[in-house]
Amino acid sequence: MSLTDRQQQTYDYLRGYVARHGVAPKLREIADHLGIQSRGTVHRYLAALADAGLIEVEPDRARGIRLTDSSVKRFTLPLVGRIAAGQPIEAIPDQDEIDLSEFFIRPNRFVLKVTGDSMIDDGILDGDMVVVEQASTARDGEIVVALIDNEEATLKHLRRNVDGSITLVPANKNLSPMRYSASRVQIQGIVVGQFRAYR
Amino acid sequence: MSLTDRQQQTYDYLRGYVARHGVAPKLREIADHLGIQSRGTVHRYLAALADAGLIEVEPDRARGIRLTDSSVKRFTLPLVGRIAAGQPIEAIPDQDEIDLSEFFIRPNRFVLKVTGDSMIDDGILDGDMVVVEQASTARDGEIVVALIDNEEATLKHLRRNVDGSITLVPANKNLSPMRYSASRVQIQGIVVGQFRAYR
DNA sequence: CGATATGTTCTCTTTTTGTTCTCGGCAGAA
DNA sequence: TTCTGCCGAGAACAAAAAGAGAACATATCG
Repeated sequence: MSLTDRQQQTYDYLRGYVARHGVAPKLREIADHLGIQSRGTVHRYLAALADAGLIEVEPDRARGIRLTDSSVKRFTLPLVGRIAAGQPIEAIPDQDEIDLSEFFIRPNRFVLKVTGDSMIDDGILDGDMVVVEQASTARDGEIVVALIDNEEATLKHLRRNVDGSITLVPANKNLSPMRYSASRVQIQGIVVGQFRAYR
Repeated sequence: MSLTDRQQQTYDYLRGYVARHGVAPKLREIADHLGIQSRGTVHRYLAALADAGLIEVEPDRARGIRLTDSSVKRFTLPLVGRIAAGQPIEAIPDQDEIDLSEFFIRPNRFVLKVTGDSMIDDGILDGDMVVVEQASTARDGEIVVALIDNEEATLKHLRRNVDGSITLVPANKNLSPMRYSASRVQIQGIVVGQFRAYR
Protein backbone atom coordinates (compact mmCIF):
# COMPACT_ATOMS: atom_id res chain seq x y z
CA MET A 1 0.00 0.00 0.00
CA SER A 2 1.27 3.42 -0.87
CA LEU A 3 0.84 6.84 0.58
CA THR A 4 -1.31 9.64 -0.71
CA ASP A 5 0.26 12.99 -1.49
CA ARG A 6 -0.77 14.50 1.81
CA GLN A 7 0.41 11.49 3.75
CA GLN A 8 3.77 11.67 2.01
CA GLN A 9 4.06 15.39 2.75
CA THR A 10 3.23 14.72 6.36
CA TYR A 11 5.88 12.03 6.55
CA ASP A 12 8.51 14.21 4.89
CA TYR A 13 7.79 17.04 7.28
CA LEU A 14 7.98 14.67 10.22
CA ARG A 15 11.40 13.41 9.20
CA GLY A 16 12.76 16.88 8.65
CA TYR A 17 11.32 18.15 11.90
CA VAL A 18 12.79 15.29 13.89
CA ALA A 19 16.16 15.81 12.24
CA ARG A 20 16.07 19.47 13.17
CA HIS A 21 14.59 19.33 16.64
CA GLY A 22 15.15 15.82 17.87
CA VAL A 23 11.50 15.56 18.82
CA ALA A 24 8.32 15.17 16.86
CA PRO A 25 6.08 18.15 16.13
CA LYS A 26 2.63 18.73 17.58
CA LEU A 27 -0.41 18.10 15.42
CA ARG A 28 -0.98 21.81 15.31
CA GLU A 29 2.47 22.39 13.87
CA ILE A 30 1.95 19.77 11.21
CA ALA A 31 -1.37 21.37 10.30
CA ASP A 32 0.28 24.77 10.01
CA HIS A 33 2.93 23.35 7.73
CA LEU A 34 0.31 21.72 5.52
CA GLY A 35 -1.67 24.92 5.48
CA ILE A 36 -4.77 23.46 7.06
CA GLN A 37 -6.66 24.19 10.26
CA SER A 38 -7.84 20.82 11.44
CA ARG A 39 -5.87 18.73 13.87
CA GLY A 40 -8.38 15.99 13.21
CA THR A 41 -7.32 15.77 9.60
CA VAL A 42 -3.69 15.55 10.61
CA HIS A 43 -4.57 12.80 13.00
CA ARG A 44 -6.06 10.82 10.17
CA TYR A 45 -2.81 11.08 8.22
CA LEU A 46 -0.85 9.93 11.22
CA ALA A 47 -3.13 6.95 11.58
CA ALA A 48 -2.41 6.06 7.97
CA LEU A 49 1.34 6.39 8.49
CA ALA A 50 1.16 4.26 11.60
CA ASP A 51 -0.87 1.77 9.61
CA ALA A 52 1.87 1.66 7.00
CA GLY A 53 4.39 0.98 9.73
CA LEU A 54 6.35 4.16 9.18
CA ILE A 55 5.67 5.67 12.57
CA GLU A 56 4.49 4.66 16.00
CA VAL A 57 2.17 6.82 18.04
CA GLU A 58 2.08 6.93 21.80
CA PRO A 59 -1.54 7.65 22.66
CA ASP A 60 -2.52 10.98 24.17
CA ARG A 61 1.07 12.14 24.47
CA ALA A 62 2.12 15.48 23.12
CA ARG A 63 4.81 14.93 20.49
CA GLY A 64 4.25 11.22 20.97
CA ILE A 65 5.26 10.26 17.46
CA ARG A 66 8.27 8.06 16.82
CA LEU A 67 9.78 7.24 13.48
CA THR A 68 10.25 3.51 13.20
CA ASP A 69 13.69 2.19 12.56
CA SER A 70 13.83 4.15 9.34
CA SER A 71 16.77 6.31 8.43
CA VAL A 72 16.39 8.45 11.49
CA LYS A 73 19.87 8.80 12.76
CA ARG A 74 19.85 12.33 14.07
CA PHE A 75 23.38 13.25 13.41
CA THR A 76 24.05 11.74 10.07
CA LEU A 77 24.17 13.27 6.66
CA PRO A 78 24.27 11.39 3.39
CA LEU A 79 27.78 11.18 2.05
CA VAL A 80 27.19 11.49 -1.63
CA GLY A 81 30.65 11.15 -3.01
CA ARG A 82 33.85 12.74 -3.94
CA ILE A 83 34.11 15.91 -5.91
CA ALA A 84 37.16 16.99 -7.82
CA ALA A 85 37.95 19.65 -10.31
CA GLY A 86 37.30 18.38 -13.77
CA GLN A 87 35.60 15.18 -12.77
CA PRO A 88 32.01 14.19 -12.24
CA ILE A 89 30.99 13.46 -8.67
CA GLU A 90 32.32 10.04 -7.88
CA ALA A 91 30.22 7.83 -5.70
CA ILE A 92 31.90 6.36 -2.67
CA PRO A 93 31.00 2.72 -2.30
CA ASP A 94 30.14 1.12 1.02
CA GLN A 95 29.72 4.42 2.76
CA ASP A 96 26.50 6.22 2.19
CA GLU A 97 26.19 8.04 5.47
CA ILE A 98 28.52 9.93 7.70
CA ASP A 99 27.87 10.16 11.40
CA LEU A 100 29.06 13.55 12.54
CA SER A 101 28.77 12.59 16.18
CA GLU A 102 31.32 9.82 15.70
CA PHE A 103 33.45 12.33 13.94
CA PHE A 104 33.52 14.89 16.69
CA ILE A 105 31.62 14.04 19.81
CA ARG A 106 33.74 12.35 22.44
CA PRO A 107 34.28 12.94 26.12
CA ASN A 108 36.80 15.58 27.11
CA ARG A 109 36.41 17.54 23.95
CA PHE A 110 35.48 21.15 23.57
CA VAL A 111 35.24 23.79 20.90
CA LEU A 112 37.27 26.92 20.50
CA LYS A 113 36.64 29.76 18.16
CA VAL A 114 39.81 30.79 16.42
CA THR A 115 40.93 34.37 16.16
CA GLY A 116 43.91 35.27 14.06
CA ASP A 117 45.75 33.87 11.11
CA SER A 118 48.54 31.90 12.69
CA MET A 119 47.32 28.58 11.24
CA ILE A 120 46.08 29.85 7.92
CA ASP A 121 48.38 27.69 5.82
CA ASP A 122 46.78 24.64 7.41
CA GLY A 123 43.36 25.83 6.38
CA ILE A 124 42.36 27.05 9.83
CA LEU A 125 41.03 30.53 9.25
CA ASP A 126 40.04 33.42 11.42
CA GLY A 127 36.59 32.63 12.80
CA ASP A 128 36.82 28.88 12.35
CA MET A 129 35.94 26.49 15.15
CA VAL A 130 38.39 23.85 16.27
CA VAL A 131 37.50 20.74 18.22
CA VAL A 132 40.03 20.17 20.96
CA GLU A 133 40.61 17.06 23.00
CA GLN A 134 41.94 17.74 26.45
CA ALA A 135 45.43 16.36 26.85
CA SER A 136 48.63 17.31 28.60
CA THR A 137 50.93 15.65 26.11
CA ALA A 138 50.97 15.39 22.36
CA ARG A 139 52.92 13.73 19.60
CA ASP A 140 55.37 15.58 17.43
CA GLY A 141 53.71 17.55 14.66
CA GLU A 142 50.24 17.65 16.14
CA ILE A 143 48.35 20.90 16.41
CA VAL A 144 48.03 21.80 20.07
CA VAL A 145 46.53 24.42 22.31
CA ALA A 146 49.54 25.55 24.26
CA LEU A 147 49.68 27.87 27.23
CA ILE A 148 52.96 29.78 27.48
CA ASP A 149 54.12 31.07 30.86
CA ASN A 150 50.56 30.53 32.09
CA GLU A 151 49.57 33.62 30.19
CA GLU A 152 49.25 33.27 26.48
CA ALA A 153 47.26 30.58 24.76
CA THR A 154 48.09 29.77 21.17
CA LEU A 155 47.32 27.30 18.46
CA LYS A 156 50.48 25.87 16.95
CA HIS A 157 52.20 22.77 15.67
CA LEU A 158 54.23 21.02 18.34
CA ARG A 159 57.86 20.13 17.72
CA ARG A 160 59.98 18.49 20.37
CA ASN A 161 63.66 19.17 20.16
CA VAL A 162 66.41 16.72 21.06
CA ASP A 163 67.49 18.86 23.99
CA GLY A 164 64.04 18.64 25.50
CA SER A 165 62.95 22.12 24.58
CA ILE A 166 59.81 22.77 22.58
CA THR A 167 59.29 24.69 19.39
CA LEU A 168 55.83 25.99 18.50
CA VAL A 169 55.46 26.26 14.75
CA PRO A 170 52.77 28.44 13.19
CA ALA A 171 51.30 27.56 9.82
CA ASN A 172 51.84 30.97 8.37
CA LYS A 173 54.77 31.98 6.20
CA ASN A 174 54.81 35.41 7.78
CA LEU A 175 55.28 34.12 11.30
CA SER A 176 58.31 32.48 12.83
CA PRO A 177 58.56 29.36 14.98
CA MET A 178 59.23 30.07 18.62
CA ARG A 179 61.42 27.96 20.86
CA TYR A 180 60.71 27.57 24.56
CA SER A 181 62.08 25.57 27.44
CA ALA A 182 59.73 22.71 28.27
CA SER A 183 58.82 24.22 31.62
CA ARG A 184 57.34 27.31 30.03
CA VAL A 185 54.93 25.45 27.76
CA GLN A 186 51.85 23.71 29.05
CA ILE A 187 49.80 21.68 26.57
CA GLN A 188 46.08 22.05 27.15
CA GLY A 189 44.72 20.02 24.31
CA ILE A 190 45.15 18.55 20.85
CA VAL A 191 43.19 19.76 17.85
CA VAL A 192 41.28 16.80 16.48
CA GLY A 193 38.92 18.58 14.14
CA GLN A 194 37.94 21.82 12.57
CA PHE A 195 34.73 23.17 11.11
CA ARG A 196 33.23 26.26 9.63
CA ALA A 197 29.76 27.44 8.67
CA TYR A 198 29.28 29.72 5.72
CA ARG A 199 25.83 31.09 6.50
CA MET B 1 9.89 8.34 27.62
CA SER B 2 10.38 11.82 26.26
CA LEU B 3 10.18 15.25 27.78
CA THR B 4 7.44 17.78 27.43
CA ASP B 5 8.27 21.20 26.08
CA ARG B 6 8.40 22.77 29.51
CA GLN B 7 10.53 19.97 30.89
CA GLN B 8 12.93 20.40 28.00
CA GLN B 9 13.12 24.13 28.56
CA THR B 10 13.80 23.56 32.23
CA TYR B 11 16.54 21.11 31.36
CA ASP B 12 18.13 23.41 28.82
CA TYR B 13 18.15 26.25 31.31
CA LEU B 14 19.66 24.00 33.95
CA ARG B 15 22.52 22.97 31.72
CA GLY B 16 23.28 26.49 30.67
CA TYR B 17 23.09 27.79 34.23
CA VAL B 18 25.40 25.11 35.56
CA ALA B 19 27.87 25.75 32.76
CA ARG B 20 27.83 29.46 33.56
CA HIS B 21 27.81 29.43 37.34
CA GLY B 22 29.11 26.03 38.35
CA VAL B 23 26.12 25.48 40.61
CA ALA B 24 22.47 24.76 39.97
CA PRO B 25 19.88 27.53 40.11
CA LYS B 26 17.17 27.91 42.74
CA LEU B 27 13.63 26.93 41.91
CA ARG B 28 12.66 30.55 41.99
CA GLU B 29 15.25 31.37 39.36
CA ILE B 30 14.00 28.60 37.12
CA ALA B 31 10.46 29.85 37.56
CA ASP B 32 11.52 33.37 36.63
CA HIS B 33 13.23 32.08 33.54
CA LEU B 34 10.14 30.16 32.51
CA GLY B 35 7.97 33.17 33.24
CA ILE B 36 5.86 31.48 35.90
CA GLN B 37 5.23 32.17 39.56
CA SER B 38 4.96 28.74 41.12
CA ARG B 39 7.93 26.94 42.61
CA GLY B 40 5.68 23.95 42.97
CA THR B 41 5.29 23.71 39.24
CA VAL B 42 9.02 23.87 38.79
CA HIS B 43 9.43 21.14 41.33
CA ARG B 44 7.17 18.93 39.28
CA TYR B 45 9.36 19.44 36.24
CA LEU B 46 12.44 18.56 38.22
CA ALA B 47 10.77 15.39 39.43
CA ALA B 48 10.11 14.44 35.82
CA LEU B 49 13.71 15.11 34.85
CA ALA B 50 14.96 13.06 37.77
CA ASP B 51 12.56 10.33 36.72
CA ALA B 52 14.06 10.41 33.26
CA GLY B 53 17.50 10.01 34.77
CA LEU B 54 18.78 13.34 33.53
CA ILE B 55 19.35 14.89 36.94
CA GLU B 56 19.66 13.90 40.56
CA VAL B 57 18.09 15.91 43.33
CA GLU B 58 19.41 16.06 46.84
CA PRO B 59 16.32 16.52 48.99
CA ASP B 60 15.67 19.79 50.73
CA ARG B 61 19.01 21.22 49.71
CA ALA B 62 19.14 24.62 48.11
CA ARG B 63 20.67 24.28 44.66
CA GLY B 64 20.72 20.55 45.27
CA ILE B 65 20.44 19.58 41.63
CA ARG B 66 23.16 17.62 39.86
CA LEU B 67 23.38 16.81 36.19
CA THR B 68 23.80 13.14 35.45
CA ASP B 69 26.58 11.85 33.22
CA SER B 70 24.05 10.57 30.76
CA SER B 71 22.79 14.11 30.43
CA VAL B 72 25.62 14.91 28.07
CA LYS B 73 23.90 15.54 24.82
CA ARG B 74 25.38 13.48 22.09
CA PHE B 75 25.69 16.25 19.64
CA THR B 76 26.72 19.24 21.63
CA LEU B 77 30.17 20.28 22.70
CA PRO B 78 31.07 22.92 25.26
CA LEU B 79 32.19 26.11 23.63
CA VAL B 80 34.97 27.23 25.89
CA GLY B 81 36.04 30.47 24.39
CA ARG B 82 38.09 32.23 21.88
CA ILE B 83 41.72 31.60 21.29
CA ALA B 84 44.02 34.07 19.67
CA ALA B 85 47.69 34.23 19.09
CA GLY B 86 49.28 35.92 22.05
CA GLN B 87 46.25 35.96 24.29
CA PRO B 88 44.89 33.66 26.97
CA ILE B 89 41.72 31.81 26.18
CA GLU B 90 38.87 34.24 26.43
CA ALA B 91 35.59 32.94 27.74
CA ILE B 92 32.53 33.65 25.66
CA PRO B 93 29.68 34.70 27.91
CA ASP B 94 26.11 33.55 27.34
CA GLN B 95 27.10 30.84 24.93
CA ASP B 96 28.17 27.71 26.65
CA GLU B 97 27.33 25.03 24.20
CA ILE B 98 27.39 24.62 20.51
CA ASP B 99 24.92 22.28 18.90
CA LEU B 100 26.55 20.79 15.86
CA SER B 101 23.26 19.46 14.63
CA GLU B 102 21.90 22.99 14.43
CA PHE B 103 25.07 23.86 12.63
CA PHE B 104 24.92 21.19 10.00
CA ILE B 105 21.96 18.89 10.11
CA ARG B 106 19.10 20.12 7.98
CA PRO B 107 16.95 18.53 5.32
CA ASN B 108 18.30 18.49 1.79
CA ARG B 109 21.91 18.59 2.85
CA PHE B 110 24.64 16.18 2.02
CA VAL B 111 28.35 15.79 2.40
CA LEU B 112 31.01 15.70 -0.27
CA LYS B 113 34.61 14.77 0.15
CA VAL B 114 36.83 17.24 -1.62
CA THR B 115 39.63 16.16 -3.90
CA GLY B 116 42.04 18.70 -5.25
CA ASP B 117 43.29 22.12 -4.33
CA SER B 118 41.02 24.43 -6.25
CA MET B 119 39.59 26.04 -3.10
CA ILE B 120 42.72 26.00 -1.00
CA ASP B 121 42.87 29.77 -0.51
CA ASP B 122 39.47 29.58 1.17
CA GLY B 123 40.73 27.01 3.59
CA ILE B 124 39.09 24.06 1.87
CA LEU B 125 41.84 21.50 1.53
CA ASP B 126 42.27 18.22 -0.27
CA GLY B 127 40.42 15.61 1.75
CA ASP B 128 38.12 18.02 3.57
CA MET B 129 34.40 17.45 3.77
CA VAL B 130 31.95 20.07 2.65
CA VAL B 131 28.30 20.26 3.67
CA VAL B 132 26.15 21.09 0.68
CA GLU B 133 22.57 22.26 0.62
CA GLN B 134 20.70 21.27 -2.48
CA ALA B 135 19.79 24.29 -4.55
CA SER B 136 19.47 25.20 -8.19
CA THR B 137 20.29 28.86 -7.72
CA ALA B 138 22.78 30.75 -5.63
CA ARG B 139 23.77 34.28 -4.81
CA ASP B 140 26.81 35.95 -6.21
CA GLY B 141 29.99 34.96 -4.44
CA GLU B 142 28.71 31.81 -2.82
CA ILE B 143 30.62 28.58 -3.12
CA VAL B 144 28.63 26.20 -5.26
CA VAL B 145 28.75 22.69 -6.57
CA ALA B 146 28.42 23.28 -10.30
CA LEU B 147 27.96 20.78 -13.06
CA ILE B 148 29.42 21.86 -16.39
CA ASP B 149 28.04 20.42 -19.62
CA ASN B 150 26.47 17.67 -17.51
CA GLU B 151 29.89 16.15 -17.25
CA GLU B 152 32.25 17.84 -14.86
CA ALA B 153 31.42 18.70 -11.26
CA THR B 154 33.44 21.35 -9.52
CA LEU B 155 33.55 23.42 -6.39
CA LYS B 156 33.91 27.10 -7.17
CA HIS B 157 32.79 30.58 -6.30
CA LEU B 158 29.85 31.74 -8.38
CA ARG B 159 30.02 35.02 -10.21
CA ARG B 160 27.18 36.22 -12.40
CA ASN B 161 28.15 38.50 -15.24
CA VAL B 162 26.08 41.35 -16.60
CA ASP B 163 25.63 39.58 -19.93
CA GLY B 164 24.06 36.61 -18.16
CA SER B 165 27.04 34.34 -18.44
CA ILE B 166 28.62 32.73 -15.41
CA THR B 167 32.17 32.76 -14.18
CA LEU B 168 33.38 30.06 -11.85
CA VAL B 169 36.19 31.37 -9.69
CA PRO B 170 38.59 29.02 -7.95
CA ALA B 171 40.19 30.02 -4.66
CA ASN B 172 43.68 29.21 -5.82
CA LYS B 173 46.15 31.71 -7.19
CA ASN B 174 47.50 29.14 -9.61
CA LEU B 175 44.16 28.54 -11.26
CA SER B 176 42.19 30.85 -13.50
CA PRO B 177 38.49 31.72 -13.41
CA MET B 178 36.50 30.11 -16.19
CA ARG B 179 33.62 31.77 -17.99
CA TYR B 180 30.67 29.81 -19.32
CA SER B 181 27.36 30.56 -20.94
CA ALA B 182 24.56 30.12 -18.44
CA SER B 183 23.16 27.13 -20.26
CA ARG B 184 26.31 25.10 -19.73
CA VAL B 185 26.37 25.50 -15.96
CA GLN B 186 23.96 23.75 -13.67
CA ILE B 187 24.09 24.55 -9.96
CA GLN B 188 23.62 21.51 -7.80
CA GLY B 189 24.06 22.96 -4.38
CA ILE B 190 25.53 25.62 -2.14
CA VAL B 191 28.35 24.95 0.29
CA VAL B 192 27.06 25.84 3.75
CA GLY B 193 29.77 24.27 5.85
CA GLN B 194 33.10 22.55 5.90
CA PHE B 195 34.81 20.23 8.33
CA ARG B 196 37.91 18.17 8.76
CA ALA B 197 39.16 15.54 11.17
CA TYR B 198 42.80 15.29 12.10
CA ARG B 199 42.88 11.80 13.53
C1' DC C 1 17.40 31.26 69.36
C1' DG C 2 14.37 33.56 65.65
C1' DA C 3 13.76 35.14 60.88
C1' DT C 4 13.95 34.22 56.35
C1' DA C 5 14.73 31.57 52.34
C1' DT C 6 14.23 27.43 50.03
C1' DG C 7 12.41 23.04 48.83
C1' DT C 8 8.31 19.78 49.18
C1' DT C 9 3.64 18.30 48.83
C1' DC C 10 -0.83 19.00 47.92
C1' DT C 11 -5.33 20.59 45.68
C1' DC C 12 -7.66 23.20 42.37
C1' DT C 13 -8.46 25.39 37.89
C1' DT C 14 -7.20 26.41 33.23
C1' DT C 15 -5.05 25.47 28.99
C1' DT C 16 -3.17 22.59 25.62
C1' DT C 17 -3.06 18.52 23.03
C1' DG C 18 -4.66 14.42 21.09
C1' DT C 19 -8.82 11.60 19.76
C1' DT C 20 -13.13 10.63 17.63
C1' DC C 21 -16.76 11.91 15.10
C1' DT C 22 -19.88 14.06 11.48
C1' DC C 23 -20.48 16.88 7.58
C1' DG C 24 -19.70 18.67 3.05
C1' DG C 25 -16.73 19.49 -1.18
C1' DC C 26 -14.36 17.70 -4.92
C1' DA C 27 -12.25 14.77 -8.48
C1' DG C 28 -11.87 10.68 -10.84
C1' DA C 29 -13.65 5.97 -11.87
C1' DA C 30 -17.38 2.92 -12.83
C1' DT D 1 -24.86 10.27 -13.92
C1' DT D 2 -23.63 7.75 -9.37
C1' DC D 3 -20.15 5.90 -6.50
C1' DT D 4 -15.98 6.05 -4.13
C1' DG D 5 -11.93 7.83 -2.02
C1' DC D 6 -9.52 11.69 -0.34
C1' DC D 7 -9.57 16.03 1.67
C1' DG D 8 -10.58 19.82 4.98
C1' DA D 9 -13.48 21.97 8.72
C1' DG D 10 -14.90 21.80 13.03
C1' DA D 11 -17.51 20.16 17.13
C1' DA D 12 -17.25 17.43 21.21
C1' DC D 13 -14.74 14.90 24.33
C1' DA D 14 -10.70 12.83 27.05
C1' DA D 15 -6.24 12.91 28.66
C1' DA D 16 -2.23 15.26 29.76
C1' DA D 17 0.16 19.17 31.04
C1' DA D 18 0.57 23.66 32.94
C1' DG D 19 0.02 27.13 36.37
C1' DA D 20 -1.37 29.16 40.86
C1' DG D 21 -1.08 29.02 45.44
C1' DA D 22 -1.61 27.31 50.18
C1' DA D 23 0.51 24.75 53.83
C1' DC D 24 4.31 22.64 55.65
C1' DA D 25 9.27 21.01 56.36
C1' DT D 26 13.89 21.86 56.25
C1' DA D 27 18.01 24.59 55.70
C1' DT D 28 20.62 28.65 56.33
C1' DC D 29 22.18 32.61 58.59
C1' DG D 30 22.08 36.64 61.71
